[in-house]
Amino acid sequence: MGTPTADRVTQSLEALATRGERVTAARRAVIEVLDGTTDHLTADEIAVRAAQSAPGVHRTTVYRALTTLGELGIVSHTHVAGSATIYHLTTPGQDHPTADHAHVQCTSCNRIIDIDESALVPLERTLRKDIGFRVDVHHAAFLGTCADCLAATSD
Amino acid sequence: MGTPTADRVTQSLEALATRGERVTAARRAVIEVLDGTTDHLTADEIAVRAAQSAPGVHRTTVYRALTTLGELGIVSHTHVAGSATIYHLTTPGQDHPTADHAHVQCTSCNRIIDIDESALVPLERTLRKDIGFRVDVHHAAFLGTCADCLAATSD
DNA sequence: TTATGTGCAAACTGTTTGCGCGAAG
DNA sequence: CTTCGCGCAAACAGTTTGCACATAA
Repeated sequence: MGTPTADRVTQSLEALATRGERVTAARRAVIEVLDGTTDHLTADEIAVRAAQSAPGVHRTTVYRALTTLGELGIVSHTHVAGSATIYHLTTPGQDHPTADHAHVQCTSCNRIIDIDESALVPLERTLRKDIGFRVDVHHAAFLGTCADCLAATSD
Repeated sequence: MGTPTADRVTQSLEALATRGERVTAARRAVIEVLDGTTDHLTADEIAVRAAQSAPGVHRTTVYRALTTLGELGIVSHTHVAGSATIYHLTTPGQDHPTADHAHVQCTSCNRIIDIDESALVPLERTLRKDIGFRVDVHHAAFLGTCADCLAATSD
């Protein structure tokens, strides 16, 4: 916490430029927002925060920026059942936009918890072997009940 | 395939009555639709089919019926990333509304494939042990790429 | 300059809600 | 008869799209 991460932003912007995409205030703002948080942000939340550094950015623009950044592998997203998609910056420098963690969501308190990708290796392996299906393990949140809510329920 | 399943419907209706819920034409129609298909149906598709046996049933009513039936454990649903929730009848007679299979969805062709729940046991075990999280494995579809689309891509 | 993003409004999908009427029990 | 479910319209959230204007390159 205190480690400067400005170059992550710079790298992302350079990646944009390299691919012939324009570096705009809106895109910069979106990247800065994503860089500056550990939370899982929805497009709407990103729009609100981005509007602080780049007044006037619209939700629409944020969606379009996220789409573009997603296509370039700079950003990746996770579908969350029953609510908005969450977005995060992929660590630049890796070839694949593969995040290093997956998400589980508590259907009781709606909290989203990061889990280590390694927990999913057996699932990946089984599905690939059984039906040739390649699971994209960070692309949707797994649902269930978190420890806290389990405890609360059993009371 | 040819096995009469009328009693599955009857059982569901009886379950309704037993719990003090009213047995209405709309609810009957929804149950019949779910009983009469092997497909994964969305609320909208259920509404369309239900309207054939019970003219005038509205989407709204179908949603409410599905909610009620879900609370009673007669129906369960699976969230599908980026599109509508799919519903299916849980086999009556079991205590838990736990379905016997989970779903994976191909992000390329959007096909939904049933997978055996056993593939998910290691994941369940790991998460329970590591963070005390109980995964509800049939409550959200896992995303990825199916064998066909993988083959098509690598061509 | 000129293609590409942006802002805005509006459409669209999936789902929920408020309300008075109608039917199940 | 009385409560509960229904139909309808309308609201709602999340996301996408069409179009004219602004701007990065």
